[in-house]
Amino acid sequence: METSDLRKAGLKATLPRLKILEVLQQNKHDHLSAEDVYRRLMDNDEDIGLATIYRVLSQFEDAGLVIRHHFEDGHALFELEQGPHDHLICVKCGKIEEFFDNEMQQRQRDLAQKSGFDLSKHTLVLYGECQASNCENDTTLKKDSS
Amino acid sequence: METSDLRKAGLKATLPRLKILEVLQQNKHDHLSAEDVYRRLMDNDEDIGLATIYRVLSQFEDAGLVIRHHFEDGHALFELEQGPHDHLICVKCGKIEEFFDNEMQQRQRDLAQKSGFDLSKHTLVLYGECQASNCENDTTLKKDSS
DNA sequence: ACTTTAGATGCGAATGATTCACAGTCAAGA
DNA sequence: TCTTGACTGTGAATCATTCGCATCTAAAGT
Ligand SMILES: [Mn+2]
Ligand SMILES: [Mn+2]
Ligand SMILES: [Zn+2]
Ligand SMILES: [Zn+2]
Repeated sequence: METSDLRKAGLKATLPRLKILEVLQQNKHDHLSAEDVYRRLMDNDEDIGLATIYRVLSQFEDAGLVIRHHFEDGHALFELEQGPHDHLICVKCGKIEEFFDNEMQQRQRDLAQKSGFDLSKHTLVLYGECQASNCENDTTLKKDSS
Repeated sequence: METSDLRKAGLKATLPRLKILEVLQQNKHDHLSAEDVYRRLMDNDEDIGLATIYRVLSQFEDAGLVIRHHFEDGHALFELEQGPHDHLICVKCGKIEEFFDNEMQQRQRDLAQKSGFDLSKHTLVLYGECQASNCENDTTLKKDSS
């Protein structure tokens, strides 16, 4: 039970919060929308209001437990905080891959400093076509219809 | 007159499109929302519908004349295409600064390749506090109210 | 210049993600 | 167990962005 994680973050350990946290942990390297979280809970017969999901995700973000992203379409995607890393997104199938490059991080720090910025966070996303055999089979979103 | 720029992009050279393009050119290194563009046109007594602004900006984006960004708040900001560059954003005053670092770009290409991605574009944003004297005086958006 | 017509525009309505308001609940400390 | 401030579910409200459609207009003939 990670009731402690919540208390540590200054949040009451309520059932909705625990369930939401659980979903995020079960999808460690995914990037879920509030709706995604909502659906997974529904599928599990956990009746939690969508507004609560949004509220709790924001609280988790403030507490540093969760990271909020705004990739291409501007909609929010969330993931459990797991230390610094960046993303590669396939523009055809939507797959999101994670990576970490120390040299890159270092250079970012240098550049920020050179510009007189006290760096607090950063966002690097590389877009391109992946070479997965199941690419184009749509992993997440899709633009075209036909 | 940049009527030719539009024709070249396969777009009819209409008055609204020319006016919108003009606004973007007059704000070369800014990052404007559709509303921003709209207001500047209104201030200039150019009556162009907001829906048209959105449509035209999307067309410009498709034509490669304009870049669409989704920084922190998920809302769209546009800027004239001016070649690859990245952004530094002050989390206190909202100022957006641009920079270009060749070594960084190179490393991004390498990383994408290493992951088997055919890189098509990328997004790097560094967030931090700037050291401008007029910082905190709010350049654009603001979170707190008080 | 005049006509034609595929595209463009402007307006208001519709959408969809996210947030609000508020009445009812519940966690946690006394 | 009692108390109470924090939390939740519901539905309404927001707000950026997109649609639908009747009305224009650029640009390619004639
Ligand atoms: Mn991630
Ligand atoms: Mn820029
Ligand atoms: Zn792919
Ligand atoms: Zn600043």
